[in-house]
Amino acid sequence: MPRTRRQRRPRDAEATRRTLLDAATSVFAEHGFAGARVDEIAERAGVNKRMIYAYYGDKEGLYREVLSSRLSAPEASQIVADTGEPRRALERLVRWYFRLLSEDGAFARLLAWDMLTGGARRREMLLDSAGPALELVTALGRRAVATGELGPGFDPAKFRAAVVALGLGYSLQHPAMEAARARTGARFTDEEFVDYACRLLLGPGGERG
Amino acid sequence: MPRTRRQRRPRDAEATRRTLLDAATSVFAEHGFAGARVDEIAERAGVNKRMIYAYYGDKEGLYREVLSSRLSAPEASQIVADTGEPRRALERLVRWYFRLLSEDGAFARLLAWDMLTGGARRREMLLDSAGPALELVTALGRRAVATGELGPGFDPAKFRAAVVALGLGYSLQHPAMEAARARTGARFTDEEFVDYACRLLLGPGGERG
DNA sequence: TGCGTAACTAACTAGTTAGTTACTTATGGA
DNA sequence: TCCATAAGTAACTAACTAGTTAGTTACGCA
Repeated sequence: MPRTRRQRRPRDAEATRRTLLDAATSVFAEHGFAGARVDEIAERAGVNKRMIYAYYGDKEGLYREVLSSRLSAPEASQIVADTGEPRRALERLVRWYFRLLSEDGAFARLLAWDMLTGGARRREMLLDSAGPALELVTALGRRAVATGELGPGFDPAKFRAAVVALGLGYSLQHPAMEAARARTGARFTDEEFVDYACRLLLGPGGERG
Repeated sequence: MPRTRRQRRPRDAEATRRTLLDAATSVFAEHGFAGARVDEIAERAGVNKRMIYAYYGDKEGLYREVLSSRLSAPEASQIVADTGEPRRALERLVRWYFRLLSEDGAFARLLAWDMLTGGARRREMLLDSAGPALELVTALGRRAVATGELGPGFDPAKFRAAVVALGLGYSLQHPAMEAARARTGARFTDEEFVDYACRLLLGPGGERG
């Protein structure tokens, strides 16, 4: 008995590219580079595997595209802008970063995967993308110290490291904590944790460095 | 020309088991479960691959053993003991955890890998191992609040999540920051970051929650 | 209308990987 | 001393996986 013939995909190169990239994003986020299967990406996208090699060269090339498509987000500086209130701006920056990670779990996982597996080259990519944000923190911190909103001991590098650690570490823990909710009584929302993190990082009102 | 015959391994089951476990620990820490190669583990241990299957059943079994051999470390409570000074005890607990992660990079990476890849079952394992520590934090926090060393808002669950996030997130960032040292002027030692983290989590002298 | 080419497809291949088989050798107790 | 058995080995296999080949279909343009 002859199978129903699979309907042929309409000829739309751009759409195919995008579909592949989306599927790759979720598969790489789920399994990491080594664990991801090219066949699974193709199947999830509903696109012939050959197209991956036509558009992205190879698995590595596709992975690079996935990463850089997510990392080109220097919106940070725009989000904060210049409001004249450095401490508030810092807090908004922290909240923006946390929201970025918690709303887009795939992105958080990609970051984590890449920090674990990425070679020196890919790590430079990550850092390049983080560079502008660090400069912003440095500038804001300096102003906040000048206005007395933060103590004189404020160190932008440590602050940035702590923000990244808290954000990344929290989203890494998230599934485990979710699974634990049933047993342990301890429960709090993501929002509550962000509030807590902001208080830790910037103090309750703004008198600590 | 006949090759020099490889010297046969002395018959010592226990030593072979341990050697395999050590090799597996470093290979799994480097590449994660999916990325690790059974052949590489065997070669690094200098043990025939077959022995892995004899002693640990399969790759998964070996991985489980690696994890549980590291996770059976409920020394936390002993380290802190009952000193009567809850805030100091909490600080010692935090420093112990950070030292654990930073001194044993393989352990930190294993934890991170497992949080990314581990299914529900393995995550329960992780949480079980973290359970006693959480109870300890809860008890200490309650006492610290009672003595006024910490503010009344202290939440042990959030505190624990923040400690884990800071520790895990920091060690994840570590290689990337190391690579960045050359370019950015920002540099600080691990010790300095731990001090910073303790100040964040517990306040400079002990008046915040 | 028909033709050149870009988009797409199915089936294949070469190489890798977890896991196995069938065997040899050392060790300790009867 | 001899043999039962645990420890160890080399070579193999079945399944899988990234990447390729050779060919088919649809679209734009002359």
